[in-house]
Amino acid sequence: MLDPKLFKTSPQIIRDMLRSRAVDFDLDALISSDQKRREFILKTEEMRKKRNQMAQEISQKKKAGGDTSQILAEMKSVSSDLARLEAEQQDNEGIYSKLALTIPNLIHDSVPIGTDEGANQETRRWGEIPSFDHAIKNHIDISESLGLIDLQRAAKVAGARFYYLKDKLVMLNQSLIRYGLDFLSEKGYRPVQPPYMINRESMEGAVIADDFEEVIYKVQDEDLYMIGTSEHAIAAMMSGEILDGMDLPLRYAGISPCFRKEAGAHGRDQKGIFRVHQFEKIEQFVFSSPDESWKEHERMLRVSEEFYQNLEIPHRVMLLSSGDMGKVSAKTYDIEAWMAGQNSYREVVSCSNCLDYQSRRLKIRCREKTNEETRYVHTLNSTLIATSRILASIMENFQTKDGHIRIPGVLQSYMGDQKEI
RNA sequence: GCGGGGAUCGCCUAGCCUGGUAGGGCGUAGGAUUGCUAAUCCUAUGUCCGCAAGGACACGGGGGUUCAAAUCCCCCUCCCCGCGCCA
Repeated sequence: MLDPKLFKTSPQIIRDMLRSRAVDFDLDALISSDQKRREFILKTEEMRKKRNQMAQEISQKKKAGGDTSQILAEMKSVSSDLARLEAEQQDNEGIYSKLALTIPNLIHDSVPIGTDEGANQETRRWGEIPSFDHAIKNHIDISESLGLIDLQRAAKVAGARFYYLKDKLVMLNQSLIRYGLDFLSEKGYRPVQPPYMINRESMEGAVIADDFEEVIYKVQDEDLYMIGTSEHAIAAMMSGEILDGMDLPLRYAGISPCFRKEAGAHGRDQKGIFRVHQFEKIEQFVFSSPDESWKEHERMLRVSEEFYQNLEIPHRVMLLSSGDMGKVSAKTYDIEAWMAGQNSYREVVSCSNCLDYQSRRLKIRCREKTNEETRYVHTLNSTLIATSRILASIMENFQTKDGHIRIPGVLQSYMGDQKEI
């Protein structure tokens, strides 16, 4: 949610943002419903004032033992007029809030303007692309020949884009998770394992309603939704609260499975475990003071970069263009890891500053002293590990001539000093 | 799942029976007083609209009764105690 003041004071900024994102949005309807909303507030408040005054009069007359029949009749009509006006107000409020909750976030000045990923900018690269003196296999061939993933039976049991992980790959997955949590703990993040299902109100704090259909699984007959990432549950964790500014930044290392419909992804990454309905993710999530969030954003990116360096996975950092960013983000970096089997860099990390967009929806504020004005906190999130993608990347980049997988050095101690699968 | 008790401003709490402007304490800020500090006293301290004056809203959420609801009625959520069931 944007600051409603902007609808009145700076519609041009919003118009520019919509054009930059190439998003179709009826801004005029939003502005006019916002205008009406303000008018309704003025009118109904005036009537309530009158009603309150009369109520007091009635109270006093009754105490004095006077006749109240006339003023009671008057009060009755004021109350019913007010009820009618309030109903109209509610209709407008419905229109307004639907629009206000779907308008995307503002865009930071440093974001390249463009309609799609073609306008993304490469920020930097790390690592040598591995060269092989044998035919390069993709992660599907490697894992199937080693019996580490069973896609066919997963399709039978759950459908496309599911998988059974098996044997040492299960252990490698757990090792990655454990290493990731240790890594973030050392950097001062508090590990959090959130609820994997959350209610609609909480989900709407982190996700725009339009995106529900494409991404989020709903639990039948319950007000519960499967989280698409721990970001959703961690953002909502502080909803309605006023945080002590002295405690900020609050840095969390979220760990949870992630459930995604991938409804718009027909045909893309159809095979393997690169794009799946379920995976585990370790997420950096930060509640920041509004003054520090840009610093915090760069910091989070560096943390994720360091992690991929430690794993010895070649990667590049991409600054996403206005058209390629998510709607809640004001600026997003992706880290793309090298995938030898695909001979390309592929997204494994998304690191975003959402400013006060989520915190306005969730009413998460902060202040340093109790008599200070409250301000909305800024929320930021960045992937550390999305397990299925990082597993695919390790399998492809660390494949050996005889079809095995070398284990990255930092994970070996977690694998009982095993060096190869 | 059953029975009982709860949810009020950042924190704690009064008011609910008997409907009529939500009061107090802590914390915090400013001021007064005072060698300094502490203590004491005064003022401010939820959200929204407004340049302001001012006003409205706010008692877990949603309905209802009423001229008027923190207060009465109904539904829901969560927390606590006891019982039941259970990995």
